[in-house]
Amino acid sequence: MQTFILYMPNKENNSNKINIRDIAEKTGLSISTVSRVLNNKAKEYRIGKKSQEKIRKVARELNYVPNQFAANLKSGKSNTIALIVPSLNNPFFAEISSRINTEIRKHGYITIIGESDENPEIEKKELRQLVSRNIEGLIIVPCGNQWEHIDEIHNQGIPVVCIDRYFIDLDIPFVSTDNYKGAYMAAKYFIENGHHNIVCIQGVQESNTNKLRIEGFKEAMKESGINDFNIIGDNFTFQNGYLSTQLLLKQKNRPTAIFALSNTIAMGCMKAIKEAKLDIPENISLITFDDHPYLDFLATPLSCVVQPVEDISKVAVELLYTKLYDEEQNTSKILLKPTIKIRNSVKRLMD
Amino acid sequence: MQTFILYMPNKENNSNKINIRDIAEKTGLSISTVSRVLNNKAKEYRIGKKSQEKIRKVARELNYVPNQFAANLKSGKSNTIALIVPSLNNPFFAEISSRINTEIRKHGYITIIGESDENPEIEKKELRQLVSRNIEGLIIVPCGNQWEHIDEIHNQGIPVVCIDRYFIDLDIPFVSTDNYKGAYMAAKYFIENGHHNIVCIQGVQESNTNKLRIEGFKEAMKESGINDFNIIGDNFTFQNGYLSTQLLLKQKNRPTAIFALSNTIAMGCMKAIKEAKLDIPENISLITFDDHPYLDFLATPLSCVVQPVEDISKVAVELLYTKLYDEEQNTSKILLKPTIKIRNSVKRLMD
DNA sequence: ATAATTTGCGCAAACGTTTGCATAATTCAA
DNA sequence: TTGAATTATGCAAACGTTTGCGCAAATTAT
Repeated sequence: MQTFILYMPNKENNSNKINIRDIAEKTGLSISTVSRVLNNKAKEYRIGKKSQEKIRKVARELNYVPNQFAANLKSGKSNTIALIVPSLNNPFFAEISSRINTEIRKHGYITIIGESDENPEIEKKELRQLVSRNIEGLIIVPCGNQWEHIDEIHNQGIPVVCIDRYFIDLDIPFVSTDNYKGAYMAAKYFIENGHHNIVCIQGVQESNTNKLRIEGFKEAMKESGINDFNIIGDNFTFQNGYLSTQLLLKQKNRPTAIFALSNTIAMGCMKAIKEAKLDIPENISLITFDDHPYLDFLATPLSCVVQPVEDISKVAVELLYTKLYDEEQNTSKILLKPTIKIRNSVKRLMD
Repeated sequence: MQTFILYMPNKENNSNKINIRDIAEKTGLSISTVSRVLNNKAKEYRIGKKSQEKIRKVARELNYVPNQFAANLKSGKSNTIALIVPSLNNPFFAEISSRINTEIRKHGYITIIGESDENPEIEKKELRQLVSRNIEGLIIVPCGNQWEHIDEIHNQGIPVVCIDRYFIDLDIPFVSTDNYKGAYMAAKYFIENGHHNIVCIQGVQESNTNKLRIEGFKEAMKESGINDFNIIGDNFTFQNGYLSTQLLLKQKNRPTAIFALSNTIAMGCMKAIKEAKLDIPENISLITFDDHPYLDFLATPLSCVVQPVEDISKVAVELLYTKLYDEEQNTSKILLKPTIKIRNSVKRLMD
């Protein structure tokens, strides 16, 4: 029985992806040489000028795109950084993500952004996913108080940087705003303007940023001899701001000022205040945490504590890179100074 | 000369990453078997129950995480979808990104988000980067009018879906809002409320969404016999809104209504109007394109054209997956209906 | 002319998977 | 009892790179 061997017509068109071998064949050089040239290791390995040019030319002509998966498998380098934030739908985290994303690309790396949706279980799942992609670094806004899975990454020798929220006891570097100071400044500002009856509407109590803000708030109160302040609420949501404020407004002894620990909370406050036919700052004063362009255009432009978002992002990436390159056991814990932006939502009381 | 062979002490601790071979050794089974079990191909390959259990148990104990790079290299599947948007710092795109990101993860894929910053060159660079990561699909909000690099991806057989902006002549599927209709509705609403002197402040003129909005606006005007309308501006920025409005307010024949083609433009308008000590809607009416929670809390709650962001995201992912799985040459071009949300920024004129 | 050095490059073994094709063991049929 | 069918598993070749080592040719030194 005779056997016919079938030749695949134009085999190289079989898969249109050009690889290093195709270039080697076209140039008559070896794949080693091609690899070295294309990785800019030509001088290191003393590849001749003409060979270099030939290789680069052919690579360009064939529109060669290296296969990162193969490269990573061999080299162990994934050129990938993971970023996990609670949600991109929150402008604060969206801005951070955007800045970190572009910053990281400058270094030739790529970012994979995961969202935890404030759910520790999702956070863990994301992290597993990302680890399987051999991430070389992790920047994370942890949600919740669970740190084991994050510490594990850290212990595997993968550089980790926490931003915004952090674990003070762990030796994982972080960069955040001095939340204590920010809240302190806001409270002081109220007091300087003659307010004594001040209420703070907080977010998630377990969150360490929330805790610190509360502490800063309390400290300012105590320093000024005000012992009769109030802290209510339990969530960084619109609902919480809305309901908490409704309750406040019904009180016999209505506060003269509200300190909302987030924009979402502040929006809830505004709605309740508006519905009660009251005015900011005439009837009640308001300061919020975090700035946003729209605050300028509100019925009453809102004064706020502003976090140095740009610096946080920059420093986070820098921190990551010193760990990545220098291998130094850098466990910097950095708190950046907030500022307070005065608009028009606090009334000056003179009694 | 005698040679001493040095044995590396506890070799398995050399790199703490557990791989499939470690599991094979511990279980006494082959790496093939381990691979198949861990990929849920056990029945297909008829792996015995006890072997399956043993493998899964050991994998769990050792905290095995598969190396996606190796898996992809072999299988050609990267489980990665690329998403390119102009900027995460724009709430509209941030929301889309967030939704697409979570939607895609439900399918076991991962998203890499790139930002073009409205710069076609950056867009191209991003795309190259992403292609080298063997992306299996691309969802993109193209910036600019260059489509060659996108079409090339498409021609390589990689499913591509455009969202928001698109190329009508290409056979690349897209999903967007019916921008024409949205603008038409807004204009009609002005007219129904007695406005005749209406100005539209547009964004980037080359952008096809901008073009369509302009057409819808014009159509409504013409239908109502208004031939004396005005279209100014050239950018989706605060500055553009601000400066354009300043000019408008200086005119002898001040318009009674402004249609801003984006939130950023609208914010600029508001600033100029406020500075001129004028009131919305008393002195001038305003409608903006795109909704946002904060619009409720502005000095005057802004009426707007709202795009079905959630549906856009969902449909985009669905489109991508039908192409990914069914291979059908699906080139759906989908326009979703916008709605108009009436707040309080348009005055009823009765003359 | 020979040895030493430098220059230019290729061989082949990884990296951790997946998978087509065996093969071995068991069960079943006749 | 023997062959066929079924069940359970392993071998080894890929996938596209990177890189240590080595070798030949060209150059320089002696």
